[in-house]
Parts: sequence; structure tokens; C-alpha cells
Amino acid sequence: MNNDEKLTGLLNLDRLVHEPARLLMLSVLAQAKQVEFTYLETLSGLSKGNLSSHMSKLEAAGLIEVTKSFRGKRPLTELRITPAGRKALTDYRRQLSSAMQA
Amino acid sequence: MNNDEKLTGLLNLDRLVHEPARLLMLSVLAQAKQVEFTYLETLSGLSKGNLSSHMSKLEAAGLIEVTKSFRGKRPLTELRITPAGRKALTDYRRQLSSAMQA
DNA sequence: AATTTATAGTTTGTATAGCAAACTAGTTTG
DNA sequence: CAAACTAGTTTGCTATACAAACTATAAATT
Repeated sequence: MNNDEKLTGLLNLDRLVHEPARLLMLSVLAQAKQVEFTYLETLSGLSKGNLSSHMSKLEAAGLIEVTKSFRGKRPLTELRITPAGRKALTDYRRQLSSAMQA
Repeated sequence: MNNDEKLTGLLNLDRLVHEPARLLMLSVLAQAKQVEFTYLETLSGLSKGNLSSHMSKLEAAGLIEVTKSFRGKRPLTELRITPAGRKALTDYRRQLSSAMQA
């Protein structure tokens, strides 16, 4: 693969992963077994609505799993990365690194 | 800067540079003194309209310079990266690398 | 006990932007 | 001279990122 091909590869980046908010979410999820919605909210500073929307998209694409339960009497939403999500993140990183060093 | 801060830095990425088509354009421009519009068109496979639009945005932000002239009797549009553009690309890469290795 | 405030999200509305189709303007070719 | 090609730009559509408004429950305050 020559230099130009590495660069044009940028156009094939997975847009779902490329979005900064979702890239952050996946990166955090890749490092923990499980993460709470509210933790991500605090960490990222994103609005609940925005975070909820990104969460739904990642879930719909099968990159994360979401479980809703209760802690005491309060709703508790937890997120986990799936094998597909881990692969998507890895692939994304590989493509980007390749283009970066080009 | 701790791990979380590196990751949340993703949210501060320059969206102008982050867009794959423009990242490609800047990356190509960073490696050559000057590049023709038609060259980028062929290389990227982007439609003329799309390319023109991205070019205008990069120019408006001062990241590239565009000169229009004639080669023989045909219009010739050439693009060059500016110091500001080079800096924007460098900063973008640094931020992303930092988050990637986090 | 009733009202306010806080928690934990979801839904809705808006504004931006990426993309290609359609258009403009000039040039070459048959 | 008409058709086709070159080199871009403008326009219109669609998708999406974002926050404000909303829902629902629980805790705190008066």
C-alpha cells in the first residue's frame, strides 16, 4: 500500500467511531468492564440528551450493550463494549495510524 | 495530564480538520508545495462539488491558500497549505495521538 | 403532607454540514 | 456550428450533533 492509498483510506473511516463523543465513549468502555451512564456524563461533560443519543446509535450498531436496572430505587444504566465494538475501535485506530504516519 | 483528560481531549478536536475529506486534503497539501484541484479530485474520488465546498471552508479558515489562474486557456486552481494550516494539522495529530495511546 | 428540588434519563426541535446533482462558463473536437 | 469535454460553483436534500424541553421517580424542605 503506497502513501496515497494510506491517505485516501481516511475517506473509509467508520463515521460511527470517528465522531469524537462516540470515540471517547468507546475508548473509555474499552478500558473498563462496565461503565455507568452518569459516569460518562460527568467525565465527558456532554449533555444527557446528547449522550443518550450517541449511546443509542452505538447500541443500534451493536458496538455496545446497554443494561437498565435499579440501584436502590434509582434507575441505573450501564454500558459495555461488545466484541464488535472492540474490533471497530481497533480497526479505526489502525486505519488512522496508517494515515497519520503517511 | 491523566488518562481521562487525554480521552476527554477528543471532544476538543478541531472539527474543521477532523472531517476525513479535509484531513486528507491537508495531509496531501502538507507534503507538497502546491497541488491542483483536479489532482485532488482524481486522488480522492470526491465529487467536484464536495471538493470545492471543503476547499472553500479550509480557505475561509485560513488553513489553505487558493490561487486561480490559467494553464494555456484552461482554468487552473491550485491549493497550498498555510503556516496556520500546518499548525492546525500538527496540533490535531498531537491531540489525537495523545488520546489514542491513552 | 404538600411543594419544591434533585436524579436519571428520553424525546423533540433546530441549526449545521456533508454530499451529489444540476448549473455555469469556456474550450476542444467532429 | 453543434456536441462533448474541462474545470469548477451553486443549490437542494438528507443526516446528525447538540441542547432544551419533557417524563418519571425519589429525596428534601417547609
